[in-house]
Amino acid sequence: MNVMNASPRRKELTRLAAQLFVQEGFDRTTVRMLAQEMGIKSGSLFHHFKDKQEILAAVIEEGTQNALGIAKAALQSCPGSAEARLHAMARAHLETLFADRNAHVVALFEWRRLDPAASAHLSHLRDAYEAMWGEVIDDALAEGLIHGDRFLVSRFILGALNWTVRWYDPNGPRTPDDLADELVAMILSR
Amino acid sequence: MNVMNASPRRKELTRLAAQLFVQEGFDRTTVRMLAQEMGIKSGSLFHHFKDKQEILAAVIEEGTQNALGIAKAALQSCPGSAEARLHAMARAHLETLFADRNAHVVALFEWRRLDPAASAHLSHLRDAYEAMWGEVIDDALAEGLIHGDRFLVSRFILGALNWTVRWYDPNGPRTPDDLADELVAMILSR
DNA sequence: GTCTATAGCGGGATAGAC
DNA sequence: GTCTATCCCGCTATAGAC
Repeated sequence: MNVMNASPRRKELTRLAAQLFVQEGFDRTTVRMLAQEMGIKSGSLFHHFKDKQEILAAVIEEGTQNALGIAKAALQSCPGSAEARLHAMARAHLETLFADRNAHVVALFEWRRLDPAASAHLSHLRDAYEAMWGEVIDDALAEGLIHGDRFLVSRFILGALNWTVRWYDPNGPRTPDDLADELVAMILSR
Repeated sequence: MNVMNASPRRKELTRLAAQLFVQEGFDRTTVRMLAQEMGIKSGSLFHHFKDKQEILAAVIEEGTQNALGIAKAALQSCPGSAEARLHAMARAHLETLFADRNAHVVALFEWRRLDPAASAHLSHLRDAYEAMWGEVIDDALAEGLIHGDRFLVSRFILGALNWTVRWYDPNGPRTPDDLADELVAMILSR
């Protein structure tokens, strides 16, 4: 069962689960579908995960951790300008949604399906990610690049980014980076 | 069964269904839960609706129609200024999400659960609503109030508004109108 | 670590009386 | 228009062999 481990096998299964959860939604994804995608029978799944909930928790943990890691990397390889950091965060966010793919989408859209215990256990991760955004936005406000309420600006920006999952076509003419840049341009004071 | 009717009874049941769909999500809402909320037994439900899908379609149709109606009313009782119309649309949108309540939220968040036939039948309604937004945004762009790509600006604004469902607390200090005004302020060119 | 087999439950939907 | 009763199905999860 390996409750708290991160064996390569479990990692791989988590990746496949994320894909199905995005396509079908958590509730409509059955353990039989998951097993088939993984090339095993449904009974075997429960050797790796205690129950379906634990699969969701694993996906969401990975998705949030990825987002955190990619955002940190983006900020480090980034000049000091607050405007550049804003761009970097927006690009990183969309990168986790459309390139790294799936797990972060599940974290954002299926969070409510977590049971209270898992939600409590993972909320510090989500909070850490949002805190990074908070800092970047604070700096941008302080420099007068954008204006408005710290909290609301954060929510609106993340909302605009998250909702791209519902309409953006990665095979269309625009890249995720185009989207990120356009969003930042839209809110910059001129 | 009354497939295409809008009897007061059916209207009332649709309203109750919308509430449960928002609280639990469509997939996790059972016909037994719906029936209990309506004060009848689950078997009786199918006298009013052919199946569970039809309940969803009824909720989404009502939610989109409401949004359309409220937005139209907001624009009509509104001076010609593009900025005022932008405010009016944002306020109207949040009003349907948090005051009128529930049905429009379902339309936005459970659209993918519609079967293809229902989706095709209802998409013209959604398109009409989005077209209203498109016009108001075109005017704002033409007047130089905001800047950016017509399509992307629309998507970003609606995304920011829609995502409020996930974090906004109507019992907190801010009113929906506060949110609408802050969002518009955030994107206005200064 | 995977299999087969199946328990046990709860879901959507139907039939026919009232 | 609502009830009771129930069918049938598919779901999650378990048990034990290999």
